[in-house]
Amino acid sequence: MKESLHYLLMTNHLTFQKSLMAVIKDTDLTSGQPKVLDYLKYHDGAVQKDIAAACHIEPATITSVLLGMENKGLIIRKNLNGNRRNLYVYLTDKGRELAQRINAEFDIIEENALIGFNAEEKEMLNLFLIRIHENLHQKGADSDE
Amino acid sequence: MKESLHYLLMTNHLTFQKSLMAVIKDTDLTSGQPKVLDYLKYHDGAVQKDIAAACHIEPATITSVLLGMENKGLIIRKNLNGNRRNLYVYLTDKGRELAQRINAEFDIIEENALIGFNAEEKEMLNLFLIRIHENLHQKGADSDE
DNA sequence: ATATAATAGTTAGTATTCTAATTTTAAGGA
DNA sequence: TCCTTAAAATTAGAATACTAACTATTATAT
Repeated sequence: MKESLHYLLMTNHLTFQKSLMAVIKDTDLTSGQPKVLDYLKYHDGAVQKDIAAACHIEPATITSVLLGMENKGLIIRKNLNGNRRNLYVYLTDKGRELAQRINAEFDIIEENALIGFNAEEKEMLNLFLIRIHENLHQKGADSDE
Repeated sequence: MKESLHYLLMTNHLTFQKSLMAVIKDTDLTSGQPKVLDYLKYHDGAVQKDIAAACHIEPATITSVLLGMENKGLIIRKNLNGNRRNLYVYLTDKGRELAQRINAEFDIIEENALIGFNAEEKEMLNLFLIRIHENLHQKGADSDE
């Protein structure tokens, strides 16, 4: 069990997440917010359902996370073109600054995680993880992004 | 970001978890319980703090998860040898049955996740993930198991 | 054009998870 | 021994996450 794929993925994912939360303790970000900031850095103006899909959380969950971020002044949400159903989400200046910070911290942790890996090994690891992702989505039936 | 190590680990971990929850919908297990059952299958009689560490959750969290499992009749908790501080956790027959089921389902999902991988690739993937785990724990300061 | 379907988002209620503080118990030192 | 410290578990309170049900809006079909 200790060496199972599932266990290793879980361990590495959660340790990664905990490392991040440890280094951003000086911010007032809560655990659900960094991944949203990271996504918005590259997809500013995204619609809520797409943010949810990319972050692997349900639409009902993104509602409360975004509410918290809006209250902190990290994002604003607005309707566009007379469409009153979709809500488009934009980073504020403050949000963009924090998104940049998150991105940099992720890079540092990732670099640390891959100490001792040469370029070829990094490439192989990447391809392996993508193949697993594709395999899981064949039967998984979830379509995202 | 889409191809970052963190994102791939998150995606694969969460998809794995969701696949599991989908195939065990017929049980009344909630999302925090399978990993505990899986751990207890190999560590029956473990103390709460060790379960928490192995499952990468805090002692405060395992308290409520175990309470739910005890109410469902999956485990029992007891003190031993006059020691009234440590609580030892044991699977009931019902719990052991479910643990076996979880284990089998994990195997099926893992097999599916690794379709197209030859033995050498599986081995390399495993070693990569273990190396990452070790790297993250060098600076991470968390000691577990 | 109007009725039906589908879609985006929210709300309600519960479980998981965290941190911080507390309680109880065990271990170690003066 | 007695006192101090450490450790295991719990409680309290908040954030995250889920499902199911609901509202409002948009798209489709007859």
